[in-house]
Amino acid sequence: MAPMSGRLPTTPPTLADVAERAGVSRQTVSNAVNNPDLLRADTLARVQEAIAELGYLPNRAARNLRTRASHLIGLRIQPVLEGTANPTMDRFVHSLVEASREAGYHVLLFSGEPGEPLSGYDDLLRSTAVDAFVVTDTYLGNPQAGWLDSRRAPFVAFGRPWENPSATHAWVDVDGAAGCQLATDHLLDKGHERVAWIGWRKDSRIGEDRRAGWHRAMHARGLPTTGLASRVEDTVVSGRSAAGVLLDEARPTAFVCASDTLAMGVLHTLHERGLRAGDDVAVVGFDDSQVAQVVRPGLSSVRQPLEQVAVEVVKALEGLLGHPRVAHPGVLLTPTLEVRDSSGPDRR
Amino acid sequence: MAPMSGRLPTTPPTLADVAERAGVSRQTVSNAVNNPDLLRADTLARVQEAIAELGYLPNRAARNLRTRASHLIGLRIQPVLEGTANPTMDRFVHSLVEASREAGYHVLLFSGEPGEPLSGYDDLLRSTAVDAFVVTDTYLGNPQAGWLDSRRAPFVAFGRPWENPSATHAWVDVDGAAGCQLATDHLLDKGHERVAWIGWRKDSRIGEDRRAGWHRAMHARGLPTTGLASRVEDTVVSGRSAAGVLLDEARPTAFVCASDTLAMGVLHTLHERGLRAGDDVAVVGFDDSQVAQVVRPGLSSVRQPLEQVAVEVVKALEGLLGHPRVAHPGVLLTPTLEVRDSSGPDRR
DNA sequence: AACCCGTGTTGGATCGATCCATGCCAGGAG
DNA sequence: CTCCTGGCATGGATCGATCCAACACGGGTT
Repeated sequence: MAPMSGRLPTTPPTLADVAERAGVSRQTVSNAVNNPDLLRADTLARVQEAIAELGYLPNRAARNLRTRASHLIGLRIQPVLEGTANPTMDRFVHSLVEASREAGYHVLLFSGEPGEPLSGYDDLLRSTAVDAFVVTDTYLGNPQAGWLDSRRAPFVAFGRPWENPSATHAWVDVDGAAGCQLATDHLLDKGHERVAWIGWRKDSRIGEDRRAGWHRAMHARGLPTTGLASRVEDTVVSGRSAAGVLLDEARPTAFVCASDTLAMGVLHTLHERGLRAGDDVAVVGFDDSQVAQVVRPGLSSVRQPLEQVAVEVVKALEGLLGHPRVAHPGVLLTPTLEVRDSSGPDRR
Repeated sequence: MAPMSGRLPTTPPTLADVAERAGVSRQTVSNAVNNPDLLRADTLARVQEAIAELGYLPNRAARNLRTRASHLIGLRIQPVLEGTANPTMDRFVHSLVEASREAGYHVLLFSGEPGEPLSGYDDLLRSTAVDAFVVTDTYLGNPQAGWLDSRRAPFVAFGRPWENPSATHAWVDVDGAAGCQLATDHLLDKGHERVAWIGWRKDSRIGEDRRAGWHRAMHARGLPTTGLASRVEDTVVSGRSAAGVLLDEARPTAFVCASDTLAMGVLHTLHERGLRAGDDVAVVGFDDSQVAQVVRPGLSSVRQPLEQVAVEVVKALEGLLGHPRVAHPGVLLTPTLEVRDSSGPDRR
């Protein structure tokens, strides 16, 4: 039986189909798609017409095979932590998808074995499934960066190389210290003098960075900080008890917290003690979570510019994939402060 | 100049490399990977050893090209709505990634033009970038399902085909009515008799479905519902004012809400009026958002079994891609109730 | 000894887009 | 009139894994 010359309607048209229809060769069609300026104007128009008529789009797999590029960016996502207010990663994912789209990339999500920070990366890399990675969990001790570097795998980190300041890989981060300084200054400007800090345990570099911003702001005005700081786990109950201890022992009139989760704990304590958040004691959180936006009173919070982060990450990726030799410097962005009622009124 | 016979260390090994090393042909290696039982045990062991030594993994692009499958599932994500408590989609994404991984698939995220529900789908489909789609926003009038169906594109919907009950595509959904009935019964069991409903506008099929659960529970105990229901937009302020009106006019002792966002509005109103949530008036929300988990008092909420949804979705996808002829029935899952302090004590 | 058969193995063709070297042609210079 | 050159178009090879048809071989049968 002779093979069908026609094509089943379910099979998408190929480059050869377009070429036949336009009366040119395959390469001409390829040029029309990838290097339009190589073609004479009338030929280009003819080919483009054929492309439009057939609804042609290059087959991804074939293109990927030939060009050794997938136009996919791999992003490993963490399991959701219940009971915390932290939606940072999800907001970042959205922003990254958007920024990638504009650069012609798609985001491939993957997950790995919970305990194994490297699992998942290796397979995707060896099977050439993605062009590059975006690494987000650099605070966990960050084995990915070094490992990917040693494999010469292109990647950009959202997060500074805390452990290894001499690292040469591209990174983008948000200046947590500046954010907390902003928050603390905001409260000091309102007339507070005893502003307490509730942050994370000392082994968290991010936590120490944020704390430094609070510390810097207090010192800049010559205010004492001793006894006003607490470092706990990132849970609501930890924040609540830390706030209780601080209120008893240091009588602060305001709190700056390393996360909205901790700030919620503070709000709980204030409520228990009949203190009005905002009016009696001011509170500022970090991350501008949805919780901060809908709770009562509205929780002032430091907001990371994740949209900008995503744009910078993609910019770095493009540089990386386009000009692999060029070293990409780190980018540090400044967060903003979302002021809500928990900041309270001016006290002067 | 003679070409290098060796391979640069950065280039991953190919099937031919493995074959040479193991002293067999390429096809034998392919069989070792895809149909191991076709090989004699000792040959298989030899090939597997070579695979392990070289760290070989099949090139994705080449395999995709030949088999016409990408092992990617496309998922379009919506822009984040600020000011609401709704993390359902993000939780679902996590679950889907996890479930897909176990089935050998990865999730490709994409976004489209805000106003255009179909943008993005077409390109991915025509370029054969994904094997199938997961459609999530079926409540928006749902043009995707019909469109994808007409293109014979494999997809599974998270959400019932409300507009078109005779649709034949695969879908998975959560029984919102059952969830709200559960919530209402929970309150009725505690001794409440005047349980109010705050839901979404009438054109939301999901909202009407959830409302039906409340209505059913009330009727089952012969309790009146007139004057006890309100339908508003899904925002905190709408929930707050709706709660105010209901308290004034119908004197409910409990509220069931179509979302945690609305429930937060109710909590605001209670606080303003000096009523204690839980003790004076009970409140139950929907979605078990992070807000519900960290707010004070803890907000009881209906929780969708998104992990199960993802598993069922992937199961349906596997059926779809493996046996395209077999019609897949819809799957309806039952949510659970997370009881927290806003439910209040028993009243009997 | 000729034949059959099932188990495993082999080289070649294929998927579709892109790279490469060659070839064609019109127009300008000698 | 011939030669040369630049601008485009052309067929063939290539990326790497898989599908296909053919075949080598040892053991059992007539």
